[in-house]
Amino acid sequence: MPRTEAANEQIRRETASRILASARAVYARKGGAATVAEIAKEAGVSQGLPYRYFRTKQELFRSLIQGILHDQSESTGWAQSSGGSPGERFERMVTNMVELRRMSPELFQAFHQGLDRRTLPAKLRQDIIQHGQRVRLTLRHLIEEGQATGEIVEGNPDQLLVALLAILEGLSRIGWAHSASEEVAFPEAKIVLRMFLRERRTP
Amino acid sequence: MPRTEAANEQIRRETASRILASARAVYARKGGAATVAEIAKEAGVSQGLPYRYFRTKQELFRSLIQGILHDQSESTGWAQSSGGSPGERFERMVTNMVELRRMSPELFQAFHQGLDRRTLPAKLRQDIIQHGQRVRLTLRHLIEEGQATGEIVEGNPDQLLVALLAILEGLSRIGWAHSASEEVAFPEAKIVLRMFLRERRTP
Amino acid sequence: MPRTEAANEQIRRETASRILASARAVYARKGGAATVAEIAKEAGVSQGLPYRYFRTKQELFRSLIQGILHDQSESTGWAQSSGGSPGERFERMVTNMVELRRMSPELFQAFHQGLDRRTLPAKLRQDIIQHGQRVRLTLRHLIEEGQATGEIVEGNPDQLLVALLAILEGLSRIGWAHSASEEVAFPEAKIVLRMFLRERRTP
Amino acid sequence: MPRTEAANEQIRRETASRILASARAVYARKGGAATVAEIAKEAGVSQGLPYRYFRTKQELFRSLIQGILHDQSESTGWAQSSGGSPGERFERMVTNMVELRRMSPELFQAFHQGLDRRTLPAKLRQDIIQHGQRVRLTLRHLIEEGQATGEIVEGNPDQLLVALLAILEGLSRIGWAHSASEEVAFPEAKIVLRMFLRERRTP
DNA sequence: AATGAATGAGTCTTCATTCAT
DNA sequence: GATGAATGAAGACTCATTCAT
Repeated sequence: MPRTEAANEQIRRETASRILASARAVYARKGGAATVAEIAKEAGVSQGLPYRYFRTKQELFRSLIQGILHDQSESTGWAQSSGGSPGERFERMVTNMVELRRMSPELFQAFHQGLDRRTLPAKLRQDIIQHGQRVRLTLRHLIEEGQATGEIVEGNPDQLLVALLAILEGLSRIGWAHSASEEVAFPEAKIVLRMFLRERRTP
Repeated sequence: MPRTEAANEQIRRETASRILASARAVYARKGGAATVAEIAKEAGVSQGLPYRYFRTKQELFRSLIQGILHDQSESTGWAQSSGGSPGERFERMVTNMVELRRMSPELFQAFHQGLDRRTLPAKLRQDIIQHGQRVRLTLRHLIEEGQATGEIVEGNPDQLLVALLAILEGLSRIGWAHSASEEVAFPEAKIVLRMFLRERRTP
Repeated sequence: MPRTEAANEQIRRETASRILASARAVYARKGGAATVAEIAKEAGVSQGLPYRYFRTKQELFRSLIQGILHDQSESTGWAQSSGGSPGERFERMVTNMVELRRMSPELFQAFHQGLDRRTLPAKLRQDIIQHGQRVRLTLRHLIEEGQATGEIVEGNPDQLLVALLAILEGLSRIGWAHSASEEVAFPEAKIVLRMFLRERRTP
Repeated sequence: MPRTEAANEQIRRETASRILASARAVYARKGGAATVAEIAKEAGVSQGLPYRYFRTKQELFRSLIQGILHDQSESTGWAQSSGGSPGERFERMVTNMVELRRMSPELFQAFHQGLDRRTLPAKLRQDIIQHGQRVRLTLRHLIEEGQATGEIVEGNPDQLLVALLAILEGLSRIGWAHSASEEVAFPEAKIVLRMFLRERRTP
């Protein structure tokens, strides 16, 4: 008796995510030098199997990245939509992003590592740029609003934005680089926020 | 009649730096995916020539990185040795490092890109770790001194250090990623410094 | 449905020996100039396949040589262990070695051809030297014993030994050099033995 | 004032033989793996110079081999032409050839090493075959004559010939293989001759 | 006549991808 | 759905050969 359709579907889903998880780990470890063979081995499947789930290695990588983008979007959206003053929303978003990087450095590492290759498929490149654009716009907007309400420091909002993006990217990498060997003093969000928020003087 | 000894040395020096410069550009662009063929092509020499100057591709890469480390050391040493209070020295060093990244993002990009490969030759890895250690120790020291004099904000000095390193790394990457296509609002050093320096109230 | 474990092992064994056999032929023909591409072609497989069986070309070569050493050891051991007077054992061993060279000149040719390269991996060099040493010691011993019993001619046993080794090596080469084109009058063992054995006078 | 024609000629001759001597040494050492660069270095000249004297590497090699063939011919001719019974002439020739190999193993080694490559230029191959043929014919003839006079042992003269050639080739190689490291007990000619000459009973 | 920097074809090796089972 | 043997294109590296000086 053949497996039911549903059971098959279930197996497919599970195998696919096992492969993706393995890919994430290997990309984080090896960057562009990740090989399909190693991904398969780490996932405990045969060399050929990934090709039943992803047409090519690039497709597998694309899927990996889009999962990350999707997670980020969700988390960003939530922080954004949950009310409060611009400064509060900014604070929540930044805290959120810093925490994400503290918790899963390997996820962001996979992301950045993979992006190194300048040979990204056009479609993926597009997605990433779009996603980054969305995040940047949201943050940029919050910064300006926050400056208007006096919650955020003055200064060129574009430069502030870039400084924020820079530290976020830096934290992704540093978190990972050390996570394996030594304990790293991952900074608390409030240290980062100090760059942006005005001193609140409690009388 | 053969060339004079001096003429040959001159040629060799020039060719070597043409190859190194080309390597820097290609590594910045392609990261670990840089090929010797492309480096050679960009330098306008044959595929085989780099091997008369550097025994292997890794050796070429090592030479590239060590040049960067050397430049950085010099510049850091200068900022450090030129007197003033801890806070002033810290300010000078950070400003210096930020400016370096604004001026030659492609240099630091080559640096980080290449480091992604987890397959660095042991010797080079050692040098890099040592260099990083030296920089970290210096900064860490300044932070503590600055906290003592009240010039630098309070908080776990290790976390402050990591935040600083993170933003420096992030600026390297971001500077590059955008430099080619769009104009990016590279943040001024004082934005970064705000994370660390206490508000100086002018009466 | 995947192949059974046993079927795979079978395939691997067969492919490995097809590659080794091809390597033997090509080394015999080309010596150090043998290329992996040609070995693969002669074995009827793709260029890359040998690397799934032998890590490097050297490893493939090593495997080839060790097979030969192993065969030789077996055959030598047998000749040695099967009793009789020293002269008889010596006669059997030499006959055996001459016959081996008549039967498979291409095997010994591969052996010598490959050894020409002065760039042998240390481990292999070691094995070969050890093996040669063993053979030499055995023969040397037999020569001295044979001289004691009066079966073997007098004279410096070391010189006798070298003369024997020389003719064996020479036969390997000559057998091969001609086997392809002309019929060669491969000498019978007794011609060689005449160098060493005393005339037995039948009354 | 330009050099005189004669002086130039002199220089050319000397340089050419320095290169040839170096080539002989390097071929003996490295076999087919000998490189022009190494030959030039050992000769103390620039990489390009050999090409002013020999059109190609093969041409250089050909010249090397032909020198060896020429030397051998001379020496063989002398041994042959100097009178005596067939057995005596045979004895002289063999002694001569053995001694040559004892004295200059590296010369014969270069010869054999180079021949490994089955990619010999047709012309050279021809020369070598012809030369070998000449030597073989001479020896073959002497063997038959010696058998007729009862000086040389009975048996298939072709097989005797091959045995002789084999030991000569073997001695070339063995002489060299050991000459560098250990003292080898190079056999005296009379040991070799025992294969061929009848016992002479002195009453 | 001599030099050595430069070239580029050829070789080893890796790895994404296919396919018979 | 899964396996792993096999393929072949691409990249690192070597070395015979050329050429400006």
